[in-house]
Amino acid sequence: MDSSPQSASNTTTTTAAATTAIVAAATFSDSSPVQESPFSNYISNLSPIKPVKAAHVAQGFLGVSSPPLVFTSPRIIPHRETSFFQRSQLAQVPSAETPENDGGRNNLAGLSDDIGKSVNYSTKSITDSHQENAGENSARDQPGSSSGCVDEYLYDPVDVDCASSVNLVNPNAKQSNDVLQSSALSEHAEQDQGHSMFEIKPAQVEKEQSSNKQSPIKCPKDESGMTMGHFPEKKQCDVLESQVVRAQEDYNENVGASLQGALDNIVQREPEASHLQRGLSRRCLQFGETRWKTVVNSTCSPNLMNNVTSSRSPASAMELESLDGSLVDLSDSSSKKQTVNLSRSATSMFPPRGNEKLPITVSKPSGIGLHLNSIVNTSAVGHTTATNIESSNCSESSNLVEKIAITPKDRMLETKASLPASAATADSLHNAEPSNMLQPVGHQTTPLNKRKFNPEHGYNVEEFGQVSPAKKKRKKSSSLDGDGCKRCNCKRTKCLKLPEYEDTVIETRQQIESRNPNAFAPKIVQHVAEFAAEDGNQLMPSLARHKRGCHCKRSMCLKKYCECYQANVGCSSDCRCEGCKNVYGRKEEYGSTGEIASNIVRKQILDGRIDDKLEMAATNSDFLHAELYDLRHLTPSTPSIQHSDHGKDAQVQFNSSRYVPSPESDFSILPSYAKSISSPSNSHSNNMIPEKGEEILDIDTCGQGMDYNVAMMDQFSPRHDALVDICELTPLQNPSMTQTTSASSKTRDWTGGSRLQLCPGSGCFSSGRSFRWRSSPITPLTRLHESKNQGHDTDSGLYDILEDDTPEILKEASTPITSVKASSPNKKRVSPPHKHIQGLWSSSSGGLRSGRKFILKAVPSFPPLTPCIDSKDSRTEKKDSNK
DNA sequence: GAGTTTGAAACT
DNA sequence: CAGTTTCAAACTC
Repeated sequence: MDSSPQSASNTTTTTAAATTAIVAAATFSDSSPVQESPFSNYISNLSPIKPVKAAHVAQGFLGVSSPPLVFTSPRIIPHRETSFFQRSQLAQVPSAETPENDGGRNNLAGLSDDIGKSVNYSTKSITDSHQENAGENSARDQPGSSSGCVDEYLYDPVDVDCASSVNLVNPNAKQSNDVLQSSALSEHAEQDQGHSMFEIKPAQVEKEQSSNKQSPIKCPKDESGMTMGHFPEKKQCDVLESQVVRAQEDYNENVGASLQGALDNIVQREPEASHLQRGLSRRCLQFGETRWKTVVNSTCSPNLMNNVTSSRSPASAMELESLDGSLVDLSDSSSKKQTVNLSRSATSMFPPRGNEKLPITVSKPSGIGLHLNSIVNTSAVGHTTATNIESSNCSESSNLVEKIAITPKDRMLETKASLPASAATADSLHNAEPSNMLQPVGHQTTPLNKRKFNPEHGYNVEEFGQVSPAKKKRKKSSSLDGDGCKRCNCKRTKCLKLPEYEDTVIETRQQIESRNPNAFAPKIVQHVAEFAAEDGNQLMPSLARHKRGCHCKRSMCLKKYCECYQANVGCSSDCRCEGCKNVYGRKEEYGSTGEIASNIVRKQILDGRIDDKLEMAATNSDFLHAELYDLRHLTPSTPSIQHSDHGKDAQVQFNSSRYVPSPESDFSILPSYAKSISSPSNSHSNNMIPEKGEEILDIDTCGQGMDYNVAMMDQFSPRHDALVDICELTPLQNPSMTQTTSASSKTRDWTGGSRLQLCPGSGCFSSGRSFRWRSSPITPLTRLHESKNQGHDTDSGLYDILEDDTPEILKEASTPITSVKASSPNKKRVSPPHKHIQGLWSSSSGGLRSGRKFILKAVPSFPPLTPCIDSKDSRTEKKDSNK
């Protein structure tokens, strides 16, 4: 055909490489896959240059009836690898599909790349090949039909890889081709096994390939899974897959010049991803798919899904695990986020295409180990896709998810400790900004929460995020199997956690529950009611307590032997412990403090001075600051209430106020304002907390915290105003909240009154409050719920919302808002701290911010679930209920 | 990793 | 309800 000059972009190197590749390709039998891509065809049509070789190679393309391939791997150029990588990364056409996936972006990039480069390549290489191999290949090189092009395109990667590595090595083009095909198949298979996000798809792809394809594509990897030495790991396969996707898309004639431009832009934007990035991208893709599954279903073509799946190289166990964690990672990493966005945009750009041939059935990653978690999840009703996926993963991911839902901090810690393999994930978590984390987490949270009640998880305190990170670490190290599922070593007790009993776990649990619905209820219960004000408007700090209390004799409730301590909750009257020194709250303190608090609240109510007090509290700039701070640090993924690092005395003491702080709350409150500010999400902050505890904390809160607050205030100019503003912004404006605030501040007295007093008017109070509000969705919610039930409708409403399927994000956001409101004394309107908040959130928790906004609009007030009850009465009831 | 400590759970 | 035993986790070395 026309060997007209190639586009300027084509470089001589490309030509040379193409030539070489072509030579090899020339030797290919008819079955050899054509290297040309649909784009090339498209381009060829547009451009004066036309494919020289007829489509002699007919390789089946996924979902696309592929006409015989016209071009023998003209583009197979070792040099091309660069482009390849790009493709490989970008390779998967976002075809309409999962925008979330990097693949989408990659695909876009790939498309653009294809358009830009591949065209050149193909045309040029074709030309070259034509020139060189005019005789032999000319017939083949005929401009192939789009399908043919597609096929080629699909195979391009393979071709490239194979050509570059195999073909070059192997003079026998046919063999190389076969190898490529086989490798591709094998890879798909591997992918299927390994990943399983889209198990079906890969298989389908294979099917299609096999059916359509004249020559099966095989990656360098052979059936045995051996990879060609030359090929970068799995990239070849990935490239193939991606190319296939691209080819499909290309085949879809939808891609127009405008698209190309857009694609080009995307491509440009797309930075060259390293392997790691790629892996992340893939993970993200899968993850994204899970999250956006719905979207994908509606809009995305199955191909994309397949692509995503297929694109994923066979994952090693490590990868799988990381993949499991990918959810988190995905959400976390900003880069990932960008990718997602890109993919989304890409998706939007690419309407669903006709490739739907490939039915996409998103199934749980089958490859991922099925464990109790997964089982439970399975049994669980109404899990979101993401949840299912996660649960199915049952590995760290599952655990992570749960823990994440529980406490961001825990999550972080846990991630670090337990997921060395997925260091990236962990890192992302840590580094990830709350916002990022929020979304994914949030999505997952709800389901996770449900999971919490799973027999296995629900039963354990850990599930509530109450387990200290250290414990988690320990457990992971000792109790978690490779999959990350909790596994105890109870070999003599027939522990249901043992995987061996998976089959029986459900049944057993059901049976048990049938007898005792509360059998698997969490051990830690919120005793908020105890302190709840009669009017119910005031939310006393909910106190998490162990249902049955501990019986510690020697540990003085200072070690994990103590369940209360382990759960980061104070001991209550229910405890029979001796010499209780529980930093979270001593047994002795429990009753007295509760009564005191309740009395105070009552008095306030009676006096009707709640508001005044609130104002006073608000007046305290520190207090306000603290509030603000808290808001900022509101963990997107609601932290587990009680989560604290055991062994961190500081936390403990801090908690001594009995407010179980969420990990993040720790941040906000902890001394570490400064610290936390810089890295609010820094998991280390908790760890860093000085063990000395209260004193330090108090000091910090009063001192550093003050300073910090001041600084903050600067940004938020009138401090109060800022708070007020926030409050107003908050959809849940509960007068009660304000009351609550005051109440809480006073309530603190009972808990850690001394400390609070240390910093009178300082953020100490706020901190306490923040704890409560920030408390993990689970516990905190519970608290809120309880207290609110007695109290305000709005509160209860909020609680309900939170408790409901409301995404974590919302919950979280709501929580902070609430707290804010509570803090605002007069509801003065002040210049919004947007700037500051945004800055913080944008950097660390954009999602949260968004979530908050969302909440504002969406959260309605709800009627109290339970009538207001006298604090004492409620208390009694609670105890009973707990017991 | 082995041994000790501890407290929950089960049982009496 | 109290006491005892069993068990596994937590802890120490």
